[in-house]
Amino acid sequence: MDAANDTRQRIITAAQQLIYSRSYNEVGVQEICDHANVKKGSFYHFFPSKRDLALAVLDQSQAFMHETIINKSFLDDIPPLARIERFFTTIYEFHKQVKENTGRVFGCPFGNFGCEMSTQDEDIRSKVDNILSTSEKPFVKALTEAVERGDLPAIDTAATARAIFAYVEGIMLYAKTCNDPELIRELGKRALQLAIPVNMQ
Amino acid sequence: MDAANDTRQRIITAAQQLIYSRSYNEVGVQEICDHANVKKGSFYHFFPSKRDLALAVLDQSQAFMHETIINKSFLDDIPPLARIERFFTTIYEFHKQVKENTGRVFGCPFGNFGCEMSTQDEDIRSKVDNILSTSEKPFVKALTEAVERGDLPAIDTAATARAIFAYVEGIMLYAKTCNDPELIRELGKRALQLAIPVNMQ
DNA sequence: CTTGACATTGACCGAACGGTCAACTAGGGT
DNA sequence: ACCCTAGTTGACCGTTCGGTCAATGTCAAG
Repeated sequence: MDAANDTRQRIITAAQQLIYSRSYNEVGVQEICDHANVKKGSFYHFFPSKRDLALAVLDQSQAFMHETIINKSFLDDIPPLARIERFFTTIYEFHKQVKENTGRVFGCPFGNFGCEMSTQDEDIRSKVDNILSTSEKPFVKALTEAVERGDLPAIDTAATARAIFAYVEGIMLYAKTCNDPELIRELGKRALQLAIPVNMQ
Repeated sequence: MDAANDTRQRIITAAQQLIYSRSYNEVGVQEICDHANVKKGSFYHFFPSKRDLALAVLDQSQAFMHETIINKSFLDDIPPLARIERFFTTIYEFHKQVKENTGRVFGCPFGNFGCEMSTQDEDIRSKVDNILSTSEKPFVKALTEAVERGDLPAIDTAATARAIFAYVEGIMLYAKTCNDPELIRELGKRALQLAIPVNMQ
């Protein structure tokens, strides 16, 4: 990695941390540059605007999430439904650790961005939208496999995956607002109930 | 309502609309004052700071939500579980209407505040936390009634209500990020599955 | 008619915002 | 030795930020 890429990378990483721990509008370009040890003039050599940085941050956060959480949770060493349960265990442990280190639960970086920016910046909105859709895919795969194995009856796996991931976002929002990672564990237990076909009323 | 209360009220209402449609940090005191036809000096006669206004806005939003959505949804003219379904119908129709008028889904005002501010302002965080807890109560009541009627087996109604309301928040976040109110209807259908006792694996 | 409490106004504050730019540096290719 | 490109720097832009304040207006109670 040459110096240029390193500078760019430092900016993205600093922004990722700062924006995640506060919010997009609470963090200024100057503060990001300070944390990255970069002068503001240099920042605008790599990014035409702050919002373009935001898009790059979203890309990096998505890559991070897939590498550290999704890929590991959805390894096929255990049955498909157990992988979904492992997903909740993984994010619980992640946020529990963060809370121990920082005293805070920061929620989901994509949910945070979506909440704050969806009505204000169409590019960011559609990027978050896209990340959410992509994140549903391993759930679709696990659910489809579960149906094939007979662990689940025939269901609409795409709609079910979306329901489960929406529930994930709600759990993360709750955990952030209550500043309590235990909610992830407690509420996560019920996620698979969203995969049961409706039979009430 | 005398002139003073009217001014204060106009500020709160203007702030409520502006912050809900954008975000707390995207809306300045000056813009709020312009919309309320109030001079900034007057603003600081009624509110010691912008964040105190935010707390007042949250109060007003909570009152609005209870009057227009929760109270009407949870009228006991229909069975308790049907009331929960009616809650989803009500918020679906509300946001569908807003989308028709404005082109946007704005999500849940409390979820939005919680996402943006929880890690930055403890007073706002705990107020949103409190509003969420309060909002769970009609769900607890309906679920308890459903258990008494035999519509549901004996379950932990408090934990179930929290799961359902977390799911509500996730649905609203999804609907906002996808800018699509139909998600509220589609995903809402599954909410009551969170009330079924786990029996898998 | 006076007083005092509250409401309103507009000018003003320093700081921070996102963003621009010309000058300068460094290093590889010819 | 030359140039060209990319990267870096710090001064600077106009605007807006949240917030302050002294002066003025309003009006009902005494």
